[in-house]
Amino acid sequence: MTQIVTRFPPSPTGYLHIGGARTALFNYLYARQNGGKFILRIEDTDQARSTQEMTDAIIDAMHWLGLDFDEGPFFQSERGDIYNSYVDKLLETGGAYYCSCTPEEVEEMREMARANGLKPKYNGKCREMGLGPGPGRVVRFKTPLTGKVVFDDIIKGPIAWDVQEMDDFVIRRADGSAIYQMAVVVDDAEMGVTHVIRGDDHQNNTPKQILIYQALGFPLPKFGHVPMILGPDKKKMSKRHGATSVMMYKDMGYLPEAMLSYLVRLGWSHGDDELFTRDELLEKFSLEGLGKSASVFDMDKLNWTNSHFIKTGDVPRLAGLLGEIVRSTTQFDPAPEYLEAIVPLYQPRAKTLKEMAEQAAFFLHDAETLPYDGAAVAKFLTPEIREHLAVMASRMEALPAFDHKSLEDMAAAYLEETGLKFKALAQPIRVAITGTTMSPGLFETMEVLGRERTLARFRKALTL
RNA sequence: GUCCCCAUCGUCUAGUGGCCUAGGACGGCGGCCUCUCACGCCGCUAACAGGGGUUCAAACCCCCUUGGGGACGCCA
Repeated sequence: MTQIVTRFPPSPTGYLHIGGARTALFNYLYARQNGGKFILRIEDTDQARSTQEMTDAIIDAMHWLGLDFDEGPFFQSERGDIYNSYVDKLLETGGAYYCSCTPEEVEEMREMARANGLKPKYNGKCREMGLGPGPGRVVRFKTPLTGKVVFDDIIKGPIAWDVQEMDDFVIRRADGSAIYQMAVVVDDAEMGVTHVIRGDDHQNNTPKQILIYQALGFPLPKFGHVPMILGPDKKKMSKRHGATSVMMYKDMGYLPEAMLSYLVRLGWSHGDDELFTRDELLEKFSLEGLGKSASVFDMDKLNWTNSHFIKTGDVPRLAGLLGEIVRSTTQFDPAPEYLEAIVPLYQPRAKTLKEMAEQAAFFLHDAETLPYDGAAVAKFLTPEIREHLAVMASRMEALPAFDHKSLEDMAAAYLEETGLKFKALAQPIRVAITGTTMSPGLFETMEVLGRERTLARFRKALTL
């Protein structure tokens, strides 16, 4: 059995978007679990719109997601001679011909066809003219006049196309460069690609490409067309739906493993399983689980998925990631150990690392810069309560150990003495040490803050 | 316009002729837990687009309609 080879061929005209990432993921998983190869190929034959910057950005995003490729990146822009040698071959064997029609003329033909209620096509005017090369002349593929192209799509099943739906499409521009259809086929064939798993939008290209494969005598790969990802309004995902670029999710505080787990479930399923680690994916992924219909990108579920991976994530790693966000969005540069103490407090609370950074902001301020919620101060730090807080502060100062257990015992003892309910004191203490009415558990929070910070805040609060 | 593809709760989906008075998950709603906010736990909500067939039996098979998407470039 031959080795399975898949590929991901983005064109560097934009960032790696959600849909592309999912397609890449499917290809990556399929190759990996079959001991095959996963190739990255940059489709930059459109020089005008392709940039190095986008190429780098796409590779960065794939790296972030951990979609490592075995070969590449290959650049189509560097392979023009190869494509042309095959165009020449087609020219020699009569599989293609020169055409001298101008774009305007072709457009007229299309208009004409449209006017007659037909599919807009080139009418084959130069097909039998035996033209040679010349300025302004393109090379067109000689599409068979009759017959059907049939292929068995991996995910959609048998698909048949009447060749009459296709015209003699251009395979080489007047400037001598090969066109996409030609480049992909030559590349996929030369690179030994066995499974072409790509977006739905390429489904209509497949018959044309199969024709080229056949004309060139290349063995046919298997094709699989994955449905697209829609925005909440069920329209094609686009800028107006917010974040479409994968790296935007990184910036918003999503974990790559969460993106992977969420993305794979969009259009693929494995029974009732919802969450997958990379290893589980490598074990359980299968082409059979792929669905046929388009799916809507759902932020709520992504958030849920992300919060799961935050809950179960490795603390030092999460702390490192949190630190990056803190440093890039605030003036703080907290010590790694401090962040590692903070993270567990927020693992069950934060949906994203960004959110974690925001909620944990009070840990990073010192007592002087800590913002206090005026309304909360007025409501909870009453004169009577302040007296209790002052007493507690002095007891905390004397505590042998400043951990949550000791703090809780101290508080319990104080409540016992005074006959107060914990509820009466909890929010006031919270406001005193965090400036707000929401935070992780009080004693855990104080332990992480440490004695110095905690006491400084008590003192500060009593002056407000 | 022509061609291609698709169609189960609001969303992601399970389901491949009887196990389905349709299962899970997200969300939403209600409750429990509770020092706040979360987490967690329990419960509820909600779908086979419509119409014809085929069959003893249809969410599953066939046809039509409707709806959605895609493609018809010297873009990829």
